[in-house]
Amino acid sequence: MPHQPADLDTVLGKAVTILRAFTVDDQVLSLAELVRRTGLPKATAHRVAGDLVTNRLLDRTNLGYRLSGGLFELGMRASVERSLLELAMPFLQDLYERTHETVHLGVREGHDVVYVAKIGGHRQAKSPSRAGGRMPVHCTAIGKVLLAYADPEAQQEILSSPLERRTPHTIVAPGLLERQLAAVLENGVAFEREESAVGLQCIAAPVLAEGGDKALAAISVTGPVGRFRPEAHVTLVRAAAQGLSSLASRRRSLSN
Amino acid sequence: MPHQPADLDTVLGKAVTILRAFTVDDQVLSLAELVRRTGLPKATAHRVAGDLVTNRLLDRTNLGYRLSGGLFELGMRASVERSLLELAMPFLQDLYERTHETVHLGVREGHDVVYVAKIGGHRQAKSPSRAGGRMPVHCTAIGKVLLAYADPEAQQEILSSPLERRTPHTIVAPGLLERQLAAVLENGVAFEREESAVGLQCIAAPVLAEGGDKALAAISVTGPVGRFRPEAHVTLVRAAAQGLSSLASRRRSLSN
DNA sequence: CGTGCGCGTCCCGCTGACCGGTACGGTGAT
DNA sequence: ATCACCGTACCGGTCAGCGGGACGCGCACG
Repeated sequence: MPHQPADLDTVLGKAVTILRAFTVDDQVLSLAELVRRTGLPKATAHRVAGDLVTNRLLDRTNLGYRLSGGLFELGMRASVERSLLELAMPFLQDLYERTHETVHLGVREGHDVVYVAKIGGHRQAKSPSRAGGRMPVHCTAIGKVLLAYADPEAQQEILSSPLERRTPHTIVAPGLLERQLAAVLENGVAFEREESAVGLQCIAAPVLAEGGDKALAAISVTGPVGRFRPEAHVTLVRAAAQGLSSLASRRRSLSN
Repeated sequence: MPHQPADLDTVLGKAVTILRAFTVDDQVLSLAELVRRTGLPKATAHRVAGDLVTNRLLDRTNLGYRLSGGLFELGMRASVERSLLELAMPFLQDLYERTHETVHLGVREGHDVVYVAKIGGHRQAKSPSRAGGRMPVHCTAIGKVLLAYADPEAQQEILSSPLERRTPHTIVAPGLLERQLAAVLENGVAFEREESAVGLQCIAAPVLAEGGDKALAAISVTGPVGRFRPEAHVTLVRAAAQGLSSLASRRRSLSN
């Protein structure tokens, strides 16, 4: 299950439930829609949403509510993602400049990868990923990398739960996936060939923590089948990821 | 006043007060520090912070609390900033690639500009700006652009309040600033010469809304005095901003 | 080796903030 | 005209939230 319940018996719980009712691609939600998604009584939703507006977490428009700029500010202060992003940006830029394909930076959160950054040009392959968005680990190059370097128990937990099929090429057999993970550890890179979206291929490499055994994040390059050959970028992606790894080790700000 | 009070008589108010107690550059705050900054009773802060942790807005570390990845995710869903960012990214990339200097995208929020994106390479001029961070409008190129294209009343409101001095070059005379704003409207670009930080110069252009009279955002290029001459990039910055303007007009998603 | 300070945590009785069923006015489709 | 659905407002009951206070800890002092 992606989003665990969140306590509806507390004000705060209701508030975050409302906030999380927004998905990456809703611009604005009406009160009625909010009620539908959250299951809160209408009067309650109305009041809490109002409170969220006064606290500048929501904006009120004539069409309904939407997540406010204040929330954006707050989110950008999240230390881990932010410092990661700041350290990574130069490497991501390099990578983009040399490939001119879409470049991702992602971290793992449970069964999903969360994209911390996505950069691309006008001609970018349109992929389902979005900055701040999620994708299942098992069908993305970044996800496979992160899974390969994850604690064995987390890895097993994911391998033993059903693997959602996204395209005809999605790997849904745990055994096959496990073999790929072993290969990832060996090569230091992971590939993805139309497993999350048809027409898209991807290559990713890990950003390793100090010891070199755990992955903080992963960097990937994505492109359309045809002009894009993932194998061609092994060295580049690996170099970027390693560069970031050593930089991140020097400025230790991971903890936890 | 930058941060208005936020109601401390409501759970939600306390919660956001705690969240906003984090500034861009604190990684982690202890409970005691939180109490100091928020003015909440210790027991209360402790409880609310705990609730925030259960709701995944804060992380608990052995050193204290920090803003969680869940908050980052949420913030990235803020519709305005996000769609702006996605539309803008290709233009920002172009700009970076042609200048190899730090590129900013910012919007105005009251007396401040909030940076929605900041991209740069390894050799970037280190500026005080940060993605998700704030700077006063009057001492930044982006700010001056946004101010020049703001509603007259908002403009007057800012011009008639004290202008904080950041460097010896910061413009603190309202009259002088006002004359610059007129020039901005005429040229379609604004300059900043060591007014926010010594050794830094900057040039910015507006991303205009459909009518062409209001600015949604602004794009800037920043570099160090010496190798960087703002005038050299007038055409480039203006082109990027105009490109984004017309793209944003086509996909209308501004509203409000 | 006390002693004191600042820290995080827990307890517990009081109370007002929160709750949500209910009702009302507006708006658009049928 | 009728109805369905929306956003908003009211209001009395009650329990979640409140915060003063106490406790145990680790650390830096004299």
